[in-house]
Amino acid sequence: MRMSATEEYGLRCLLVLARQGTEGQMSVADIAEAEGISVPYASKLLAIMRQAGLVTAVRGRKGGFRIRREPSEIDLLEVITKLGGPLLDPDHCAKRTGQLEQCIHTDNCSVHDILGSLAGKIAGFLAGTTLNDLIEKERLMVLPRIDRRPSDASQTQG
Amino acid sequence: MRMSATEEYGLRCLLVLARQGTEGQMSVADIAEAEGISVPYASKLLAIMRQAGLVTAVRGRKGGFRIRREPSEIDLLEVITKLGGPLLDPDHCAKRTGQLEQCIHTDNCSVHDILGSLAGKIAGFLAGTTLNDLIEKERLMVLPRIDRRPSDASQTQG
DNA sequence: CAAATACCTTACAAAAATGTAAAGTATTAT
DNA sequence: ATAATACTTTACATTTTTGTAAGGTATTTG
Repeated sequence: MRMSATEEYGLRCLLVLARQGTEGQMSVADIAEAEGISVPYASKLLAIMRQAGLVTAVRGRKGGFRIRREPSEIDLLEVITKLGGPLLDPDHCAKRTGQLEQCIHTDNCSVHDILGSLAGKIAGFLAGTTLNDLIEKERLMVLPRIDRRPSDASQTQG
Repeated sequence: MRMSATEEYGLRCLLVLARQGTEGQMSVADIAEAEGISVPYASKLLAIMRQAGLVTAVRGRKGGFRIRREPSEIDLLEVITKLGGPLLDPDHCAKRTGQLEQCIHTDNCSVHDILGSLAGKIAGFLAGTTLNDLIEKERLMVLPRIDRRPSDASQTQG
């Protein structure tokens, strides 16, 4: 019950673009550097998000990626599910059957039921948080450090 | 962002024992059959839960497993984390660093922050649901089918 | 005490997720 | 046009997770 690597790094790369706004643009190389991951890996994650319609790619010499919609219009549920698939595997019963042909609990199963409730809660939380919320939060976390204005340094020195 | 196979099957096996109560007992073979998984696999999952203190094992010819505490006293957070580890990987920053020595966001990172909030929400939900809740829910799902009491059949027949 | 039963442990095989590499295609600048 | 840049795609190596196999240990029954 954790966030996968694809989901987390994908989200991080998308946040880099989100900080540039819909008009901004960045190359994969720069995005990769910003997040400390390899260029091919960032490239792969961005390709997924491009196919999912989250980002746009511009090819050629002055190419790069940009975010497709306003960061305030993109919630985490969309990002996470597009990167890692649905929270609740749709053909769960077909896969996790042990040695049987089909899940023995298909119709009457409290675990499926509770899994559904849990997925709903998680989805609700993720849907209620946008990329912009993350960026805002980020700003609030950095600001306290640059509280004293540099121009005032001479006054407060003594 | 899904429940792992270990978590789900482990939970299912534990539920089988929970239905027997703290006095009941079942062999791995019977548990495995009840959930439609292989005996060695069920054995492995039960071993994890034994070491985690969720179940007790009785060895020897009349051996088997039993649940260690009342199902109403065991919540899903405990089960899930003991089977699959913490919701938020503790040395996350040490692992997911891309090519760097350490995560570049260690101190200032809105993603970590939001991940923490999410993990908290999930934990809250899981902590609020016990094994007994699942069993109760299960009963309510089956009951409607046996609504008419068999002993009343002669009275309502005409 | 010996045989049968059932848990225990370690090692290993298979599958899925993660991350890397390389060759290809499109665009820009010279 | 040609070279340089940057996205695109496919294939592959690595790691982790999942599931199986086998031999060992403990307890009961005759």
